[in-house]
Amino acid sequence: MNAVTTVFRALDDETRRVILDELSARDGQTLFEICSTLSTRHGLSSTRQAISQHLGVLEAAGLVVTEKRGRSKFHYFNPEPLAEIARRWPVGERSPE
Amino acid sequence: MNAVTTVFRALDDETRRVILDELSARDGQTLFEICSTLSTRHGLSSTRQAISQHLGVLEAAGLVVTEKRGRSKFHYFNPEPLAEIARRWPVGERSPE
DNA sequence: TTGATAGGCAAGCAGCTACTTGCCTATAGT
DNA sequence: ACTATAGGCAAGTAGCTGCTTGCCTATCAA
Repeated sequence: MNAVTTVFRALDDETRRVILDELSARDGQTLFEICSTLSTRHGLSSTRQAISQHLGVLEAAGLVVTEKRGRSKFHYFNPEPLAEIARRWPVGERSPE
Repeated sequence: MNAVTTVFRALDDETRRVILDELSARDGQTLFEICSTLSTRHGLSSTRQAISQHLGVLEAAGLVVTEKRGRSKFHYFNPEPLAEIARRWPVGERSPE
């Protein structure tokens, strides 16, 4: 599938946007940490599998990169795909170059 | 529905992104003009109704604003919703403020 | 080795999306 | 008035999404 499509499709879901917000606030969280922070700090009651699938979508879009150590998998926010979008439709207001 | 969601959902479709590209290149086109440029310059063979619905999605997201004169309706690209997104996840590299 | 922890895989289901089809309204020209 | 042009409305359908459910693998601690 088109790479740009995967980025926008990943971001069209509120839960996934909250996950990105969470990771950009506290990077390197594991799946269970994300599950817990989502329910306690954001009032989202999703199952672990649902969150795992959301993370998969974000990772496929390149918005999240992961690192596996032992039995844990750490998730990091990667803003690069957003930068490409910003370059495609520059937002006027102030010129980027 | 969430305003941010409508923006991303509008942009997760390649045809709609091409429409936006077209409008940002040549603003103020009518539905039939867009249909024709999409098929001749972008090789997309969508029906008029399909394009009309795509434009409806883009308009609902605020990415396209329209002006009706006579029996024609002119479409204009509005980058403002993209600016809001850029403000939500600033793209590092250079600080926006 | 046994049990607990961290996470993955895959099938199934409900709801949504994109597209088509057919018909309708409104404006413009003659 | 009649016809053509520009566009809208609505129903139906195929395919995709998000979520759940149930079970499986892998690592760590005792």
